[in-house]
Amino acid sequence: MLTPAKRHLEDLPADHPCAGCKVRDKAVCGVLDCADLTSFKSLGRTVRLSSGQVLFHEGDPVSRVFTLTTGTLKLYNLLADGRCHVAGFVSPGDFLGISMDDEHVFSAEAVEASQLCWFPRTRFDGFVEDHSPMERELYRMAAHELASAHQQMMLLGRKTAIERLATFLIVLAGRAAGTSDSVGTMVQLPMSRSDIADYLGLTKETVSRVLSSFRRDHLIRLCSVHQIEILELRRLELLAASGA
Amino acid sequence: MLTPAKRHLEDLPADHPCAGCKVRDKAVCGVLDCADLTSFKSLGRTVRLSSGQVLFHEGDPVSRVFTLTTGTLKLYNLLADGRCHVAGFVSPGDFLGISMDDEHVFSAEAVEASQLCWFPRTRFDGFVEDHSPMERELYRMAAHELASAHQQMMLLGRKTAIERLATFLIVLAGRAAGTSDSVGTMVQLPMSRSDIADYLGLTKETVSRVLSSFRRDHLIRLCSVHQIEILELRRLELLAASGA
DNA sequence: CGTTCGATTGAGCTTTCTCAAGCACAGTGG
DNA sequence: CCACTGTGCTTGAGAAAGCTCAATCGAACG
Repeated sequence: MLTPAKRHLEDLPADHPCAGCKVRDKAVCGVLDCADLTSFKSLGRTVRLSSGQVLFHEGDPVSRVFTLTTGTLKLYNLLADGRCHVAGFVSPGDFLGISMDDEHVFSAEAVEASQLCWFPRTRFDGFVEDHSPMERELYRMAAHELASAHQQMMLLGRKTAIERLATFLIVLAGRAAGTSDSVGTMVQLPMSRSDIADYLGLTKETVSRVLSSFRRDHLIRLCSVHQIEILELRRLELLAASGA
Repeated sequence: MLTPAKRHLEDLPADHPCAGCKVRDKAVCGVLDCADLTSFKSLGRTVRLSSGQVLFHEGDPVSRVFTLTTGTLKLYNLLADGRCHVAGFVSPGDFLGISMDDEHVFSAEAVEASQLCWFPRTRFDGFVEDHSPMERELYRMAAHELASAHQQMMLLGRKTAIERLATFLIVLAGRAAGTSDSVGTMVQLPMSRSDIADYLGLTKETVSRVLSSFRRDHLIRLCSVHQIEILELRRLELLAASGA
């Protein structure tokens, strides 16, 4: 399964330095000689995707490891009849393509203009072998992801639409609070309403309706379609927990 | 949070050999000197739980590592208002309590009479340190769990009740086919309908209704409440994929 | 300025849930 | 050995949450 996005990868200017790469997860730097990791990353080449472009498809061979430098990707799976589940969104600093499998278990698509840097998977594997604490770190990261996955399953299996969106906004707000380009309670929603719906197990109409109800209740302000301000985090947290 | 089940643990006959322990996941044995692991496990002590007894609660400190020898446990989380999500069921041979966290992220409760053997967590950590391939193996296991978690999220977010139950039965049938105590298409359901519902994001009534509809359509036979025979695996697989 | 595509809003419908009653079976005591 | 009882399972009827289909709105872009 050769994708357009993959051909796109080959078209890169060779040896583009990957200055923008940064490691989101501080713990990775903690266990490694940070200089090692940075120098390793500087070996990467960049790839640019415009909104809607697919980086790889579910089932494609895993031949590269990526880190996202700017933009946002969605990771998703499709059922035979077209129903979609978005497994998660990739933010700058996140890794992509680190896997024990030989095939990607997701498709990855840019939801806005994005830039990544990549290395051959073999080189990454070699890097891990040369830096044994990295193995433990990978395990730690997988365990962490597993914990979030279980919270998401609780959300999908047992929470109401209102609780799902409240939870979603709170998590985004919490993540944004840790980055530089956030002013207080401003939250970016680069993805479409459909993407949010597929992530939360709802329809785009329900997402729209619930966000509108939050707006009517003065919990949030819709600055634009892709940017909202959280006005009442406290009440939103109450909604996320119990839906009351 | 000290649980009755924990007091129960201390009441064990000391130095009970743990002959029944077996490693479900062959890959673990593959990377280790199998004798090492077996001898390690023989250091364990056994604990018996009757149906409904709790082994540990969410938030309890992780002080022990378990392997289940007989029976079935459920791992679950509760919301403040009592809504329950069952994260998974533990079968003989499965590990329990292996974690990078200091606190359990689930509660664990026996859904039928069960027997486990356990070791102090510190001893297990030491064992892992002495057997470095084990680290990689733990990572592999976490990655594998993560993959199933994502399939479960697709199920919870996008599949119908019929598809969920069909998927559930097929997975159980596939697992049973790998063990000795299964005759063809017989599937054990040791857990209650409520447990299945909390696992699939449904209500016990819906579980009951869908199983009844499968029976009416001659897809399964309800030998007893906790044992069903799969009559038409093929059609069940079609249902699981597309609900048609 | 018109077009297009996603977001929003509305109306009716479907699936699943809730509440409630009846059923089956295992364990208990007469 | 059999009625009694409790618990969990099944089934039914009505309600509700969220979905589907459809119309409108609005911002971005040529």
